[in-house]
Amino acid sequence: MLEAQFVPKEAESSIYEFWLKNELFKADPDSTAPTYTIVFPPPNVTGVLHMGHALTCTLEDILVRRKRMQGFNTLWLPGTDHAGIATQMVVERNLMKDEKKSRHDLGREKFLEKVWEWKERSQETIISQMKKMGGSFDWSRLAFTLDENVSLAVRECFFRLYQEGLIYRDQAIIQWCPRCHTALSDLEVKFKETPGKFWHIKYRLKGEPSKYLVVATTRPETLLGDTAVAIHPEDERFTEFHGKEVMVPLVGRAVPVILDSYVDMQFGTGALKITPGHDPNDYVVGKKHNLPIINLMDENAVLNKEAGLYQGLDRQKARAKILQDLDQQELLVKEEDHSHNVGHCDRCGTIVEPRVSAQWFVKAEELAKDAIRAVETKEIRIVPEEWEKTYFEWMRNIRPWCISRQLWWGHRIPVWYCNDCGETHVAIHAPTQCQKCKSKNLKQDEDVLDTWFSSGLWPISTLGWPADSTDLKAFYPTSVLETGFDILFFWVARMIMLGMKMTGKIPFHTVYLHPMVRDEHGQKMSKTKGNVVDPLEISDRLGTDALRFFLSWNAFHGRDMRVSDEGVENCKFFVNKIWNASRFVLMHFEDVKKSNVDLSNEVNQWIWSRLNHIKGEVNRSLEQYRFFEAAQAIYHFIWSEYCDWFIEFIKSKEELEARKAAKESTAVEVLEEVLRLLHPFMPFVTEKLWQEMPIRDQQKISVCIASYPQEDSKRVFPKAEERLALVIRLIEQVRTTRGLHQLSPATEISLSVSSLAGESLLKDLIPFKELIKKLAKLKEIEFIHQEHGKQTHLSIVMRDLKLFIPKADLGDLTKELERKRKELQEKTDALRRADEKLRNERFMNSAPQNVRDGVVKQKMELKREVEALQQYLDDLG
RNA sequence: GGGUGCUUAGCUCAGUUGGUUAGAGCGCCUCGCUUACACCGAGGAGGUCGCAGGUUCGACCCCUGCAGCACCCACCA
Repeated sequence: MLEAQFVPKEAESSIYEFWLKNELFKADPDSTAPTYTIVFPPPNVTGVLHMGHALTCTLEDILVRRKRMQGFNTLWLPGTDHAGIATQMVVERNLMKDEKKSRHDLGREKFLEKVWEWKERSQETIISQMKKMGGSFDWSRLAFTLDENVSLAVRECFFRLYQEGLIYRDQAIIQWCPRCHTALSDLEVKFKETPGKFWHIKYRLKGEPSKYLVVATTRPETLLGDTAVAIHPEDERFTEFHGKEVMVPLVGRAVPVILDSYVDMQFGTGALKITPGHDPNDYVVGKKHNLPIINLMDENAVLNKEAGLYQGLDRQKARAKILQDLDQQELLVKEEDHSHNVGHCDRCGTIVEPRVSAQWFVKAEELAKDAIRAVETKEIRIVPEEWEKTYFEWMRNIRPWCISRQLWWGHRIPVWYCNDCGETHVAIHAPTQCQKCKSKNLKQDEDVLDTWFSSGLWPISTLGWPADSTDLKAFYPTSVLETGFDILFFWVARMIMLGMKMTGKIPFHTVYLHPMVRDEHGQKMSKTKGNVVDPLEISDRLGTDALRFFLSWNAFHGRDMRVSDEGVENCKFFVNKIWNASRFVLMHFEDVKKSNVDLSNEVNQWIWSRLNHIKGEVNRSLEQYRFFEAAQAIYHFIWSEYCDWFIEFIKSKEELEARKAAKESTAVEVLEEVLRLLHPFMPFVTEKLWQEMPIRDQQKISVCIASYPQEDSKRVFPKAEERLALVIRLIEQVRTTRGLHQLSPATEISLSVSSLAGESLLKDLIPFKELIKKLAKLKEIEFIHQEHGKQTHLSIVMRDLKLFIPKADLGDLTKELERKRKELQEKTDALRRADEKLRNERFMNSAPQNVRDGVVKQKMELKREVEALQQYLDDLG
């Protein structure tokens, strides 16, 4: 006998322990079974898991658990990511808070020790949270992006790409974060619409100070680094400046006026100052015209000695001072409001500064070619498919990927420079001496790699690449990559590019992109808004099963999903429903014989048939990653069919006794099977209940490895489905009609039943007479069968009314009358429309047979219904 | 500026090659503490499928235009 309630908090941890103890999640590289592999997107070791991780855990676990039950050799590989810049920031912030020290106070070594300590703690938390979510991970393969073998893979990859000329070092303008003191890739810069000003500034013609060009800029402080002013060659307003030089204000430097069609004549004043050192577009123009590059700022974006008088001021202060000075010298023509997009550091929100420096780059456009083709040929499928367009759009316009970061936490770039002769050595292992001058005085590049570089190798590095390991042979290419669409470019695209380049094979055949998690109002969750819903708190309070079911139920193919407490609570009710249904079944059928199913019984036929359809639906939906559809199908089956009808059917005293006496097992067997069907969604409660099932596969120690239900054509009984559907309709009709007829001593219900042949109708229903009587709560029931030509009418006479004479008043009655009249009107109209349709020649000629038949059938039914309604209203009125 | 989606019941969303009367969950209203479950049961109300045209015997679905919303990429100084 089960306890009255399922208490998730108490049950979950011991169930998880049971799974671990029996090593149910361990993949076997030597197995001959087909493999199914998912590599878990490694969470950053920055802190705790959020709802997005919970969603990932849930959806991937559903896929993995189902495949495992289907007999696949299943590997779900867990891991965590060092997350370079993000983690370094967190640790730096804590260091400042706790010890009032910067990382420079500690030095590189000591600081990294701190980060490792942090990583250990954070990873431990994350692992316990992944377990709490019920994730069936193979913990023996737990990986971290700074593990030795992962590092080796990173160096190997770097080396190979360098050998092929796909990695190179170059002086270029990159986005620099003055707070994080590092270069960023284009993707790590987020542009935000920011209100600003447009300042119009005079640039006097050299030698003729009365003549001048007016340049408009949003960043006057950069004029200190101007090395030209550009105008459009065809701009007639400025022809007299062609070939001349103008004076940069405040600086007193003469710079050429250059002609370039890049300039938009309509925009601003038509004259553009060129600052190659601090603007990506100007940099391009500068290169083209061989202009000098002036770097005005240091790593903190504070003006350096190039800025002359303004040295030592930061960007904002310099701007204010410069504007003031310009105004004083009457060089400031006007200022106007101008809202424009300003780049911010994705991590810390600081306004980035374009800066020229030497960095390492990957020629992504080369790698992208194969990656594009893989998706074009559908070798890699992206689900939902709409994302393919976005993927192509980005991949076809991909630009060089800046991979060096001026951080301490990460993979050190595997490049060594000779301090004596300056030679560059790119190597997998640190060289002991310079190849050119044999000096032993070598120094490794100070920078580390972009964290996404190692992430891009994740599917292969965790499986042992570059070694030709057994895991790599067995589990690569992996099956599905499931993640949020926000890291499609950061991560997924790069895994495809690097994976294909390194192994010649795609890393996974399917990419499933799940929606973004929002709060109940559709707002992004954020700490500052205070609307963050913590998955662990919810799981603690309402149960992991409820949370997981909620997440899968809401994993629509849209772009976001909303999480609400209320929603999860409703799923908790569903858990409770299953629990109680099981309680009922176990209470009565604890000692049934296995496979003792009476298939001559139509109620049994019906529930088996229904279950069978659901099995098919769930499997089909999951194959298409339609988690919501699968979840809804099971929910509907359990609640609205198994509980509301099947259990209610068998609950009547006689029925129940008969079944118990015969040890009839349908009730248990259907339940046992549906528990297996549901297990991937709700692993805990289903395990607990499955263990209680008197009939189950005793060979299997856990439902985790019991077989996953598949559609079985032998368990389809269309006749029974049809008849039971009729019975259900009948009972529903009795229930609805009954309240109305309180005033007459006996009531007749007429039911249209065109779907079954008339003659057998009565015979079909007789076995259900008692059932109907009970479920419709009638004291007396009588069937009357009437033939009207080709049509069959079934009338039910109910006697006994006092039972249901409720408190309905006359107001309800008139309302009901009103409704019935409206219904009659609608039905009559529909009948007329059907009639017209059947007289429409074109319809009869071009509509398919089944549609025409449908209309005929509909017309007949409507006709009967109209007659019945007419009769009914006449009686009443 | 370029791109991608979305607009269906009070809310969140399904609706798979155009085809009988457009669905679900929640919420709401009415009734019922019936021996698995009040974390329950029975019933009910609620939709001119964003707007305007077009194609078709027939359109939530296809085409055109418009409006509103969301997101991504670029960053014209």
